[in-house]
Amino acid sequence: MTSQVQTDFGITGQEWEETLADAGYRRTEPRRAVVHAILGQHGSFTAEELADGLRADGVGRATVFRTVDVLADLGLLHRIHTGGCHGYAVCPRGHHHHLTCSVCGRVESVAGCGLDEQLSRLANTAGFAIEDHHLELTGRCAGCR
Amino acid sequence: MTSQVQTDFGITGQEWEETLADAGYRRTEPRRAVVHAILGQHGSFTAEELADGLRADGVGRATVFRTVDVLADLGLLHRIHTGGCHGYAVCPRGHHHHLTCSVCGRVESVAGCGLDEQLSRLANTAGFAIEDHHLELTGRCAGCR
DNA sequence: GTAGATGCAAACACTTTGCAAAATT
DNA sequence: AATTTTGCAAAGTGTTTGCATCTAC
Repeated sequence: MTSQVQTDFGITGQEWEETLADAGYRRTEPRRAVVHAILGQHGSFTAEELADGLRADGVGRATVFRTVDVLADLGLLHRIHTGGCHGYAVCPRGHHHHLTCSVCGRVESVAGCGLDEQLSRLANTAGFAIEDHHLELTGRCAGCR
Repeated sequence: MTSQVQTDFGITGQEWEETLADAGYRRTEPRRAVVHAILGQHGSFTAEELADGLRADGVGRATVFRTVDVLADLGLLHRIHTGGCHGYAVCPRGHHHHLTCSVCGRVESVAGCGLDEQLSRLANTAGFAIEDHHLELTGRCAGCR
């Protein structure tokens, strides 16, 4: 019997392996270990944390970083905002969001998003009470279109 | 004549200085230099970049990091997601967003946000053509309420 | 057998901290 | 004069890279 670790979303390790294989990556023991460790996580996590946990299993630090990177590229993981980020953008006062131009890198902002109500509805389906939201838009600015 | 650097949002360096002063911070030359450098930026930027640019002016690296941090705390700057972040979260397939519980740290996700249309409208006011959006919600999950 | 993947260690990049000197109030 | 702030240098984190070895295909 193969252990069937899966996430809260019901995705299994096997599906991950297949996705990796389909993308031309090999099925290796270390990668399997990384995937396994990730599926055992609940909240968000960092590559470092995973690496620390996998050191005992003989999986190298670099391998964890490389694997996590591949998984994120394949869309199996999202890189999320955890407060320790490096980028900053100038802010107008009040609630607003940033629009980053994918061509020139310019950042603009829009106020009055009017999404609160909609977001609350969205979150309700998961039983969540929203305290804050963070939205970042990417696209092409007026000048770069 | 005092130079009147300002952002695309029309915020002037003087306003920033006042905000700092109001919060009990002193008006110092290095801080002024940092603010000035920031207002000259267009896209997003990192503390490192600023520090590099200000080294020639004799502003220390640590000062830049400390100042940027203060500015972000005061809401004058946002810390934004620029791809070099440390956190990851498992992803279901398809378009979705993450809900991070501020109490237990658990990350859930909701699919079918249905925001595209609304976001396009929002971005239109700025002449932006949206390519992608990234939304992160913070709140209390069902179990932690 | 070949090309990709691994682990290690060293290099690298980014950020924070301790502290004496300097500047602001 | 009191206290904050600064710059420097050193320490601390987190991440990537080079390379010989190993492994999946």
